[in-house]
Amino acid sequence: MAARNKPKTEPRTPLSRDRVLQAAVKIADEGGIQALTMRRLAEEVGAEAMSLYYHVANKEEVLDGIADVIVSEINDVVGRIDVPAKGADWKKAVRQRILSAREVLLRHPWAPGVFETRTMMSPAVLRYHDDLVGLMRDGGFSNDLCHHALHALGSRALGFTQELFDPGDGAADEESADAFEQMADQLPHLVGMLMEVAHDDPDTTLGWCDDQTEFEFGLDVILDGLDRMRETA
Amino acid sequence: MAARNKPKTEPRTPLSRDRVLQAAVKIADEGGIQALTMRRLAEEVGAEAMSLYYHVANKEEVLDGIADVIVSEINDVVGRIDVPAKGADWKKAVRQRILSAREVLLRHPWAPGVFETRTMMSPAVLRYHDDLVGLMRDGGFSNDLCHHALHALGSRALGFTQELFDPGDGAADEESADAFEQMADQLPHLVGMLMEVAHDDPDTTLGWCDDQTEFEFGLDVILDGLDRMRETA
DNA sequence: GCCTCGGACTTACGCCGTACGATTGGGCGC
DNA sequence: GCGCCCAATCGTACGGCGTAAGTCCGAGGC
Repeated sequence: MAARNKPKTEPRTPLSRDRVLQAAVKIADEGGIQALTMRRLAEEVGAEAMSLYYHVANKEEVLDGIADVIVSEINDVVGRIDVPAKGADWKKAVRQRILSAREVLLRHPWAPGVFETRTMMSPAVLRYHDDLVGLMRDGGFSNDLCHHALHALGSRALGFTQELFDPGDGAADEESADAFEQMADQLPHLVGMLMEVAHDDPDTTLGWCDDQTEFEFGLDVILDGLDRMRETA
Repeated sequence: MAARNKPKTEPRTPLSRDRVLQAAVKIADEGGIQALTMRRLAEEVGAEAMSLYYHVANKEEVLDGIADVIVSEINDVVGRIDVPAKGADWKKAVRQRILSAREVLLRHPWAPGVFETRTMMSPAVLRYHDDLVGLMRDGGFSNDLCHHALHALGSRALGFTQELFDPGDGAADEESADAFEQMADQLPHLVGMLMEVAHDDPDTTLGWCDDQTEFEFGLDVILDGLDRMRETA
């Protein structure tokens, strides 16, 4: 045929999972999450849609991937914050971390929505929360209070509310126990906290917590705070 | 032909916007929001997909509609709560209202996700918040504090976070001013609050508020509350 | 030179929302 | 009774989606 492939031109930087995810973030940043389709993504990296599937299993994995990219970006940013003096000003440290996270999220407005649709917590999310717990423990929080605090901060900590997920999908017990052993050195604060919380309340079998209780805890923190402002106004 | 339409059988309760929306809620309740497609919806009401379009403009309108159905259900439930004694126990009243709303939302776990994708606030949502402001004003809140309070409650008030919307889509000024006049009798507390807040800070031209400030306000309420718990522990 | 096989591409399928036009059936003037 | 109208419904079709399955090409080992 006349228009045969040119023999040795077309350098064509090769695809890779990483290049795919970077392109996906770019598309979502520019056109919103609904602009991110496999065909559009292929176009962005200069390939055909089906070629993507060699590097990612399916679109869900792309979404998992870009969520992880953003949380990693957040971890990078908050990791550059100077380590706080231990002790009383935990609040300043946590505040700064959360506001920095928000700053990143404002650059990727689609991200919270994607977080909400992820079923599994990524290592990056766990790491972010582990750091947060570390700060609070240094500030004198009990493990129990840390736990409540994470729930109370909720959407404010990472720009999304978890709540309302299928409670039946947690990994089986012995399996997740193994995973915990392995994570313990990477996520010491988080694992320590969960172990203690789970120990205190054996009902919540590593899986999760009483959402109603946590919702009310967070609600009361806010209502009490508002009440105090009303009185001193 | 042999199998001609039977002359007078098939009673076939007629379609209506209302029947369509009820069916849509049922589908979402049973199979999640991703189960709600126009074809599935048509099947549920015993018609063809295209017949739906006589009663709703498009799928967006279906989503608007079912969001409104749920918020109306919430308004019904909280409306049945006995009117609170004016004065100091605003907190009990607000708390009960919010927990009741949550109860409804737990029966429709897909609803918060749909709320987040709606661009316009429905009358039902406005009504819900108007009532909330009314309770707080009776409890001694300034309009300004009410306003901060709504932001601080955020997702907890109706199970979703607004935040992060296109700031450029608010109705034009003279138009929304007219709308306000008309709403004033239906939503006295809310309109009063917004008028005062807008008056104090002319920058926010009826459109909206400084999200960063409101985010920090809510964050500090929580952090201060946690700090107090840490001290008294 | 041949073979293997990783990596990219092509085709095709079954969903989705919905534009457009045809069809139906019941109410109403005559 | 008859014809007409118009609201309500349906059939067909289009483009876009995610992706299963098969194909093609070129570099590296033998």
